[in-house]
Amino acid sequence: MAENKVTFSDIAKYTCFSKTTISRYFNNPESVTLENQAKIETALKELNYKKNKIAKILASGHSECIGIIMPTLFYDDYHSAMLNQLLSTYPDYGYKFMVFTGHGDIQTERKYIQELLAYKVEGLIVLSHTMPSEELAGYSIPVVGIEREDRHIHSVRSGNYPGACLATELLIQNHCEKLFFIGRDLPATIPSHRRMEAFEDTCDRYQVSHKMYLHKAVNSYEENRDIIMKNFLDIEKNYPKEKLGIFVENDTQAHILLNIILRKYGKLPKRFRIIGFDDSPISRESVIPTSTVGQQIDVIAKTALDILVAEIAERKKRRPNPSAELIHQIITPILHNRETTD
Amino acid sequence: MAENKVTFSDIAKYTCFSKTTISRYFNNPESVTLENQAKIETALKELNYKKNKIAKILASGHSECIGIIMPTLFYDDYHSAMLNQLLSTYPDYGYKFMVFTGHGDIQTERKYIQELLAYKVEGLIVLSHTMPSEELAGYSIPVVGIEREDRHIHSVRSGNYPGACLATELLIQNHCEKLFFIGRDLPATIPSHRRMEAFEDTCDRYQVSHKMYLHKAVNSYEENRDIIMKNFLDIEKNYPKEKLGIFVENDTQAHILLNIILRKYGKLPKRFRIIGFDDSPISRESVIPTSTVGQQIDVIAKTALDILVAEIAERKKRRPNPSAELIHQIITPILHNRETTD
DNA sequence: TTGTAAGCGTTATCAA
DNA sequence: TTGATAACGCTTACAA
Repeated sequence: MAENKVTFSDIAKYTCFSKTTISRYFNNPESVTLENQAKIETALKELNYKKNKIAKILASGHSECIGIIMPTLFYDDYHSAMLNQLLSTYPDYGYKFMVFTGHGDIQTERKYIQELLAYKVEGLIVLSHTMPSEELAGYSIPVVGIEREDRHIHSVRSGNYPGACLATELLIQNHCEKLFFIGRDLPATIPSHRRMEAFEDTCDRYQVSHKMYLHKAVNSYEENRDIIMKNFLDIEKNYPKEKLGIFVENDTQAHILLNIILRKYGKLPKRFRIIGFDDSPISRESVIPTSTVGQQIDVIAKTALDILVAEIAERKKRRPNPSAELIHQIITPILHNRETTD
Repeated sequence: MAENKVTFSDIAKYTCFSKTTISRYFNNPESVTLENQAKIETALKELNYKKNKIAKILASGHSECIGIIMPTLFYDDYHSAMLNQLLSTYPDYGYKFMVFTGHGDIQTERKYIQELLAYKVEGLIVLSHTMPSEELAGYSIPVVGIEREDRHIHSVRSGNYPGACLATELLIQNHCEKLFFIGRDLPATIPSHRRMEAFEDTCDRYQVSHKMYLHKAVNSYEENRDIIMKNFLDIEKNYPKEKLGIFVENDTQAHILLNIILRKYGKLPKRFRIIGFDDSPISRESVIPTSTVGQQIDVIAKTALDILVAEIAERKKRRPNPSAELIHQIITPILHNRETTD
């Protein structure tokens, strides 16, 4: 009952087969007589056999495990949802997941990866921004990045640029006279930087007057609120009459802006139009459901696994031909026109 | 570069020691001369040795891995935060985590646990409510439950009862004439059921008139909103003048109630006082920062690991004496008096 | 303090 | 279709 110590040897003895045949029963059942399959099957039940994957991994080299590196604080809607989606792929792909959360420190993250490698994970999904993709590419296993710098690794991202174009165009169609972008001042290597670029390009294309409010990335709600509060006061002071369209880099921050306005006016005045990005739950669950551009998190997660699993399979072949070309899959975002736009 | 295949044998040859000594260098360094430690150290670097935990686990039986079973949808603040905290214990305890998300199906969850056992995880942390603790207790490894039914396993929970007493008392101190409880109609085995009990008991103790609104558990924001909307309309209709105190079972639902009121009034009228439970981020990040009772998620996570790790250590001893007594640790919650109460 | 040798429970390579 | 045997890379008595 307590400690199960039934091994292939025991099953072999019990059934008068060899260990090899027992192994075949699991890995290559077709190569075993139906009759003998049945015998083994009952033996497994009789002896209450439990698999030992560790032995299997040591012998075969395949762990059926994937490592995930989450970013510093994944205590936010987007990353939680993504992790959830990644874990949910288990029934489809059979890969188990070992999960680490980085803390922004590259040394530590390196150690995490060494651990993962020591456990013989077959691939890595990296959401943290800490390590340059060049270093990630140097490890001996396939790596897929999600919404991160990806010059040297495969990656999946949402279409930040086209999505941000859609958002900006919606504000323009809403007849906003002046457009604003509020967001973090991100390095150009991070995919969401393109939201900013798309905003500027679209404004230029439609020749709409616009202004950028960029701030440094902060981690707490309070710090974010203080920053966005300043931005909003500045906007109100300088444009007291015009119809204004504000594109906020992500829903978390859009939610903060909305709250600031609601606290002041008790409602969202018609002259302010707001759109966020990500389709985070909070965008639907705000007092005023907020317009946003939807990342298809489920599709992103599934695509990341598709790429990783394919790459893993490729390397298992006799003459592996690891895709020389890096794959940078872009997932089309979806515009959600809700109550903060017309 | 590509495939590292350096083993203890290689190091042993290179240093003219035996594999045993190499093993000792890692697991019992004191038993190796400082001089020889240095020799081995350089050899490791020269040959670029990488650990292989799988071989170690097979030989030693210890995986340094813990399995986590998350509930159906952990796409909610509370469980995301908890998972984050659990994963963050790695630097302190050294245990790695394999994570599964259940989908409410007991068969599937059983399979997940078999997988975990096949990987020789040394312990289990269970947040999902799917499997009865009796079955969980039947597995050969230590199990700690978090905020779940725990009759046959160790567990950590927040003090739902005392916390809910604090919340109810605050509403009473706010001179609310009539008190309401809005929440899910949970089975008595689930710890948060006690929030409801505490509410009723406290109302009785202070002889305050009160009413319960219990609904079935639903998963979407929209369904929740419809239910709470009905509750609120009922409350307003029947008590148009009195000062009312509403204790909502958790912050997610409290946030929904607050939004309903804000949409209607543009502010939170003084005659409505609201308090939630959990200290979810959303409670601080609502338009009106919402009063709540704080679960100390970090403490809960750390305590769960303390218990599990102690139990694992106990079983490694020669004459294990697994605590006959089940540990049910209760973590004191903290009252956060914010803007939705006086 | 160090070494020898027998595991740990599978898979993989031959051969039958 | 099946079996014997050698890996896989480390730990752990038991010796020295």
